[in-house]
Amino acid sequence: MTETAQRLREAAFELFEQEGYDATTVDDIADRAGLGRSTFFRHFRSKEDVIFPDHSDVVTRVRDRLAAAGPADTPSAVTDAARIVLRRYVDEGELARSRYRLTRTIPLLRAREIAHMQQYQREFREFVRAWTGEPPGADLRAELLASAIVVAHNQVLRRWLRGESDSPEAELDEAMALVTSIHAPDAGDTGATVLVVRSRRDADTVAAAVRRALRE
Amino acid sequence: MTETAQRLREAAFELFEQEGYDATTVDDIADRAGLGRSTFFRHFRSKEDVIFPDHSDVVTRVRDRLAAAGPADTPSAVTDAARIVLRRYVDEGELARSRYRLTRTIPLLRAREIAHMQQYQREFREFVRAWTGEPPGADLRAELLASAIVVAHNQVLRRWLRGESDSPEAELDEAMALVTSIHAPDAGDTGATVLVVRSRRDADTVAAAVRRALRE
DNA sequence: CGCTATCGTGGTACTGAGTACCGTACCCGA
DNA sequence: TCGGGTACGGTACTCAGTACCACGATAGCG
Repeated sequence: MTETAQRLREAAFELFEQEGYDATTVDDIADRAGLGRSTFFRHFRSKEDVIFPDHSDVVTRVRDRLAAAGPADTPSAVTDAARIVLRRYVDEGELARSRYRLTRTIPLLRAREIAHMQQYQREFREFVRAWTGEPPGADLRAELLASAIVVAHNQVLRRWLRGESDSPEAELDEAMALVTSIHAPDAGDTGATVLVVRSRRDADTVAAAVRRALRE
Repeated sequence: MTETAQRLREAAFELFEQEGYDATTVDDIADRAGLGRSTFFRHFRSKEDVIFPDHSDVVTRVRDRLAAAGPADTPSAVTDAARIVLRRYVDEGELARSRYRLTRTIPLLRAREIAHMQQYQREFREFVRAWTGEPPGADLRAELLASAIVVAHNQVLRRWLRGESDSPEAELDEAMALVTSIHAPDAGDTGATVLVVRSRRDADTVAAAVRRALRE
């Protein structure tokens, strides 16, 4: 982010807050930054682009973190990767909150924001897919887990953006723990065993039999 | 959908397929339909709008189906509601497939499509939220379940759009069964018993004990 | 020191989406 | 036959986005 681009971005956010997104023209932004219209489009491909940061480096870092995961530390790799994304937003501070106010009200921008998140979801999905080894197209479980990760992250992020959370990273840990416990029950709660038993007998009978067996 | 709007829509899809989305102007579409440019914008608010059907009635039907659900038939209500959406696409036939080819290649349209799905996700989320009675903002479980429903639906829909599925409704049933079993393990699979056993012994020992006990 | 290549910038002119507004034809009931 | 509503067509405008060119500063090289 060069000095010039920074000037343009600040001018844009000020005007968007004061006048509204639609009422602000690119000319207005350039004028306020003391620059020409051409210069704006040299630094940002569109009027929307000035709002959203370049996520490509974050996507790369997420991919790298996931690729570095060994067979044993899958949940921690996922949590770490989600934390990278979360931190990116939190580090932006008020800028992220201002963007949130815009995306909440302008449908066009909301769609764009969602599209960004889909990029992350794609990374998680490919990771989970490689992990489970299922073929593309029929791997609903991978899709579900990947979307659950992103949904959990977004929920924590939104709470922070609305100022409802002071320690988003701790909340992220909780949220990711819930997600992993839902999608891989055996992985949570060390010392617990989950058994799926097909039987014609009712649950109480089975439970009693198990307790009796464990007392042997 | 009036006769005029139908003519415009058909002309638009023909041109989008032949010339590409970006290369086709609204003038081209109107000319091909033998109508004026003003007429196009009277029937569709934007160039994108001609691609997407009006989902508001489907959203309403989904909401109504969910609202009509009794306390006992939650999973079937969710499945029914998802089926309403799926059927809407399937009934469109080749039109839906043509739209899919466009949304796959044009990022702008893809974002728009996803935004549409968010509408449905919202309905499911509110339904689940009312069901669980959790407060807004802290109800991660509701968000997760709602997104899982939509993801499952979309996966089935995409398979049909790509011609990989002959009986999408049956696949939807399977997918929704998986989702509900993940999010409410006790509810799936009649005749199965799920036991959570805390024990210092390893899983194999426990399993062996259970099998032995059930043979009694 | 002067010449040139390069890069960031500003300006101009264009295409195309979307809006506002007006004129007109047609249909339909009074 | 006469209003009045409705759907269409045309014109003119704003603004996003693209293409292109011209200018100035700076840096490297002879």
